[in-house]
Amino acid sequence: MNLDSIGEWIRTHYTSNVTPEIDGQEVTLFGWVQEIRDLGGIRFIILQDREGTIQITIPKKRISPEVLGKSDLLQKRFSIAVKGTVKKTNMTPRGIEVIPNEIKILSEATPQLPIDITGKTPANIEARLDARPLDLCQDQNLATFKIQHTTLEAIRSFLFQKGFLEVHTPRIIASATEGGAELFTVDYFGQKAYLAQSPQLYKEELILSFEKVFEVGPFFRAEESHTRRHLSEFVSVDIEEAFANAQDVMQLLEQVIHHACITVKEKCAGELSVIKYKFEVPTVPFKRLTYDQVLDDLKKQDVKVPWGEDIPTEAFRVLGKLYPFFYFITDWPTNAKAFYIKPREDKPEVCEGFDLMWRYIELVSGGTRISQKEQLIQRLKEKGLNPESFKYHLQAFDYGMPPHAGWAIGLERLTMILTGKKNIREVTLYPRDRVRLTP
RNA sequence: GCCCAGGUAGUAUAGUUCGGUCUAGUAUAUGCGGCUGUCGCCCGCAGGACCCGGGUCCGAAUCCCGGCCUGGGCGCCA
Repeated sequence: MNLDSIGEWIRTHYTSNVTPEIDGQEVTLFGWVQEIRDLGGIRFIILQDREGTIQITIPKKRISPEVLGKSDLLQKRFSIAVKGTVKKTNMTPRGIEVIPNEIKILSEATPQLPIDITGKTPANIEARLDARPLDLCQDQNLATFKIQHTTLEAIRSFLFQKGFLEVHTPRIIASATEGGAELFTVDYFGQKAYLAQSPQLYKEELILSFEKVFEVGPFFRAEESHTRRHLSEFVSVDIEEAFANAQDVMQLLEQVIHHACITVKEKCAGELSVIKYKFEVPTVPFKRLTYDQVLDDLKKQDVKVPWGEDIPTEAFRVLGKLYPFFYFITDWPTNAKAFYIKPREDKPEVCEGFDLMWRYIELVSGGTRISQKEQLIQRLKEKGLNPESFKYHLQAFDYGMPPHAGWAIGLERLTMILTGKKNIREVTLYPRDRVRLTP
């Protein structure tokens, strides 16, 4: 087929900007053919762009042969340009349609698409991910990722306003920084290197100079997780703040979450209705439970967790039913948390680490950090880690490391909460998990 | 790593219990034809599938064994 050149055409409106108020105006629209309904004497073409859809109406006897001929060639997913006249009508859901004066075909598409993009025969997540570029054209997915975008925009602007600097730390690192999680190895010019599991150590070092920093970026876990809430590559929203403790950053965190919820609810009303999801903006402050209280609550539900142990998923599911919203868990046993979390001064077996939960999902993890070098070395040893391999990090503690605290939000998990999606891969453009490395 | 479930047209499914009109059904998508107000348009026609390998059997989509792949749960974590 001979494709048309875009020439001098410039988009005048997105589909969403075409309203009954501009009845009679000529508009230039760019987008894709979503659907064609040909009734014989009249043909309806649904044009989709990133903002929505609009109906292009072609009454065959009352339209130029050139336009009719062009419209004969159209198929689903062709990208097209339409110059046409806006017509007010009560025969379409949006109250307008566009009668084309000229149509350009800018690119073709394969006739048999790998998935149904109209939603009549919804494909499984696996088939959808295999055809992800096409899958993302579905309005539900557009809406989901616009919500994610808005969430991040809200968090960023909130943190900027609170005086945080956005930073970027290395993804390629020399040694296994935190212990615990398995890391991916990379060949770094013949030297063994790793993909970072978190920016933890770097952001702590950075508060020495910048005091309040945050970073949004991907991190990597080589765990063979096989659940709906784990990825091998996920986006973390990390903050670290100097001269602050867990209480301070918990307050900041609940404000951030609150602000994100409000913003999404206000700015994404349309997107939320596309995905048919409603949520209530949480009230602050969030409920704060201590680890001991949680164990008590679980005991009453006949779920026994020995003190000192991490809380298993099964127990979290029970807890999530008891507290079906956001809640903090504080005062964890020191040994259940990472080595850099500060033990309480009055009660060292308990630490100043916290988790922010949403139902059974661990959404955020954070705490007051250890700022004394000797104590940090002590904790490293207790965790079976070698202080020698942390010497570059430990040097920061020779240069006046102030008390500090921070946290890390799992962006995809937050998006799940704000969209009601039950599989983390739904809210990840190109998810990486135990079995998926493509596309 | 461990445990459970499952692989049927492009997509989504029925059929598998207890092997036999299954020549594998349906919807949607695709192609062709028809239709002037559709919006999950409608109507007609056509093409299109039993994950791979082995075994049992007169006969396997169906039963057995092995493999591959996928989904889900646990552990670990955000």
